Order: sequence, then structure tokens, then C-alpha cells
Amino acid sequence: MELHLYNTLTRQKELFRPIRDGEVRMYHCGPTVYQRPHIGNYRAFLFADLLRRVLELADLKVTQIMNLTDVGHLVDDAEEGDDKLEAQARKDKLDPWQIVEKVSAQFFEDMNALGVQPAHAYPRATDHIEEMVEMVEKLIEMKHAYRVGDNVYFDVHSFPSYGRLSGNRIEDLEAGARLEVNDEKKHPADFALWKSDEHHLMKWDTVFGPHGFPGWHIECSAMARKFLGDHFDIHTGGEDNVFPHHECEIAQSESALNGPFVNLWMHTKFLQVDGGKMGKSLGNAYTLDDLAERGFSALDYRFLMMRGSYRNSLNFTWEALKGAAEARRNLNDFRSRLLGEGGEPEEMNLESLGAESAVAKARVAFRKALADDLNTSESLAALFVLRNAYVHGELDAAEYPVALALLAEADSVFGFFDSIESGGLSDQEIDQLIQERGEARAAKDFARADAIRDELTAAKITLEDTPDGVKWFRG
RNA sequence: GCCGGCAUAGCCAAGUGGUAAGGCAACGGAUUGCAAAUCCGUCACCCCCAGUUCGAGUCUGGGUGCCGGCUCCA
Repeated sequence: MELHLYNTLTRQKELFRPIRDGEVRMYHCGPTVYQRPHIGNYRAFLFADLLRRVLELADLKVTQIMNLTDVGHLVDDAEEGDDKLEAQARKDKLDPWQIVEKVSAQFFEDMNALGVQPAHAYPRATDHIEEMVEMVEKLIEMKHAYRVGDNVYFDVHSFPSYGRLSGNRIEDLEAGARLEVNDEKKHPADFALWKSDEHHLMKWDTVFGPHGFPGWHIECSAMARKFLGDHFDIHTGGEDNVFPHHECEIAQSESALNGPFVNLWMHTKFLQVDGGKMGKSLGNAYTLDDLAERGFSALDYRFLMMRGSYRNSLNFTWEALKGAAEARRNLNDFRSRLLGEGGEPEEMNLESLGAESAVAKARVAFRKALADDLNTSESLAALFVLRNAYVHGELDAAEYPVALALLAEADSVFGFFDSIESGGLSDQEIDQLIQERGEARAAKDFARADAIRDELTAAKITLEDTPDGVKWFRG
């Protein structure tokens, strides 16, 4: 399975080739744990999860790292900055460390509900102060950075390809009216590697002084290096990370390490709400709890994200979520019906199918779409085409086991199927109840008939009264 | 002011030169004691204008709208 992935750096899809054969190392910019992440944040993390699963589908061994930013960065680049973690702490009357613990726990709970496979490590910035300081010292030594008092800045002119990722030019940045002027810096576009402020609560005593804290971007450079090495395969984040965050990471890392940093940069577009932007101040930055209040599960949301392409902004509406929830249910029922008709998942054996088999076609389409820059929309459509073939009676019963195997493979990538619960009733018991219901219906005792149907529903058994008689399935 | 992206049916969305995937909703019908269950069927010429081409949703130019970056932010 050859993957073609879009690289922000080159602005085109590229054939993906890992640096080490059969092995992928990737880093994801994770949450700043000062407030519970909203569904927009989770779009990026769901993408990271999807990418990992597709890489594994392609038989690659993946090492996946996601950082937790537990030190608040400055709200702006002015000399006197505020720290959003500390600001939140003041608001909640907690100390910053308590906020970090509380929000991190919430984050992992949400990720679990979303069916995200845990990364191999979630390093925290505050656990890696030493590594950051070391890198900053190295940059000073190599004349890529300069110290002004207890502050340290990166000299963007020392890195010729600064701006390559984002398409910005240093001259344009300079002309940008919104750039804060800071007299300390040699150049307005230079960025902070280390800052000092005695009023900060989260601060460290280092060679740069007693009241220091890391700059905006150094944590990712330091932690990525520690966990993945100097040169690794993939780095992802939201589109807002392209500049300045990732641009600065590249500058720092490639300068300090004197070599290539990351081969492939991938970014997810923002989620929009009702056609416009999402924002806390707009009151539409929903959390998973807001979704649950309206009766939607985290997996419904996951499904909604899989219906669109990560490289296009996706418009979140309640109607769209409703549609996703329904569609997910239909796919779930498809699998349940196959199981109900005696199918057991089988090892995929394409050769025995014949190219004309609906299952074989679906699998080819499913994988081909994913391999083309994670086209989940098209990939998902292949599953619905297969479902339609089944519903229209075009699927031979002998193909049910392979169809189920394909759905299992699909689940390994999409991860939105519900687990099948038997509800504690045996087939015999269920048949017995259905027979009783039939008798009750014949005797026009509909109260009794509906009671049985409700009982089965409660046990996760779905009944379908068809012209051919009653059909049932679990799930 | 400077960069970049997007614009497809009521809603979500795929499609990168060859005549519009898929899902949801809606509507008509079947079935049913009823059904929110199930099944059958119907449902778009792709923001506007001008070009290129035998042929454009797909390429080029202009316009309009929305989104992102230039400021912590997925």
C-alpha cells in the first residue's frame, strides 16, 4: 500500500517514504492544558489518530508522540506579557499546576471517548526544561541566538530558509503592522527562546537567570528530538500552527542540529460552525458535553469528522451531526445484520473473491481512497456502496464473512463502530421471545407484543418485521 | 497592508479535462396492529463574469463571499 500525503512544505502530495524502512516516527502538537479542549481542537487530534491508523494499515510500525503544553505562553510578544495558564488559574482561584492536572485528566477522558488510540508518549513541557535550556545554549553558541539581559531571542536572519513553510518573507513580516515592536530584539521578526519575568508563577532558575520560562516554540523542538531523534518523519498540527509555531520550530531545530528536522508537515483545516468561525466568545466552541446534551456520542462526532477531508474546512452544524449519527447507525446495522445472518469475520482473501466481487471492489476502493492523502470521504462511500449491494440482494451469502472482515478492517481505521453487546440473551431465548410476540400479535394483544419488543430493544436486539417474516440482529 | 485556502442539491461532502460518489433530510410508494424499524423509487448542470479547449465543477484572468496566518489558539 503506497501512501501519497500532502506536504505543507512542498505544497503537493508526495509518495510517503519513511526514513527508516518500515518504521514511522511522528509528532503531534497537542493541547495547551489550561481549558478543556473543544470539538475544534479534537478535529486535529482525530486527524492524528486517523493518520496513525492508516500508517499501520500500510504495515508500518508507528511511534507517535503528542506533547502537552503545560506552561502557558505569553499572550503577546510585548515585554510585559500575560500567561494564559496563569490567567486561567487566577480566574479559577487555583494554582497553575492544579489547572494542568484537572484539564489533562479531562483531555484524556475525551480522547478515550472519541476512540483515539493512545500515543506512545505524552511528554509535558515542564518535564523538559533541561532539554530546552540545552538547546537554547547551543543556539547561542552557534550564533543563531542572542541574549539580552535574561531573555534570549532567535535571530531569524541567521536561518536563510526562514519562511519556507508558511510562505512568509521576513521583509513582509517586518512591514506587518500587527507585529509588536520590541526594542530588545535586533529584528522585529526575531522570536523568543527564553524569557524572564520575576512575577511569573511558573518559572525556573537556569543559566539565563532565576525567573525564566521557555519561549513559545522551543518545547516542541526539544521534546521531539528527545523522543524521536534529530530527524524524523511526520509532524502535524492545526493550520494555525504553520506560522509562527512550526516555522520557528524548523528554524530552531535545523539550526541547532545542523541538519534536516522533519520530512513531512501536515496540517488540518479549522472546523467552522454554521459557516463562520468558532470561538469561545461566540459561544459556539462546543465540548463533548454539549454534544452529549443533545444526544450525540463522541463517536458520532468522530464519524462526522471522517466524512470530510482534513485539508478542507468542515462546517459543523447540528443538522450535519444528526446526519452523521444516522449514517453511522446504518453502517453499524449493516455489520450487525451480516453477523445476524450467520457471518463470522474471515481472514481477508482477495484472491478467492474474484475482481468482480462487490466486496473485493469495495476493499480496493476503500484502500485506494485512504492511500490518496487520507480521502476518508471516498473511502467511507465505498462501504456504503457495499451496504447497498447487500441491501439490494447482490451479495452472496458466502461473501458475508469477507464483507465482515472488510468492515473490521474499516473499523481499524475509522474506529466508529459500536461494540456488539449480546445483552445476555441466547439465540434460543430471543427466538422464543419473538415467537411469543408473534402469538401476542396474532391474538391482537399488542400491549404484550410491544412489551416484548421493548424488552428486546433494551437487550440491544433490533427487530425488523419484513414481508418475509421477522428478522433480528444484535447491536 | 502582506501571505495562503475554500465556494458542489435543504444539510454534510467526494470528485483536479470527458459529461456530477456517498450519507442525512424531504417527498411518493410497499409492508405493518402501530412503528421513530425495514424495503422500493424520486431528488444538482457545480457562487458570478470573461477566457483557454473538440470538451471545464475540474485550467486561466477578474469579481463577490467565507476561512486561516501575519498575535496565545487545533
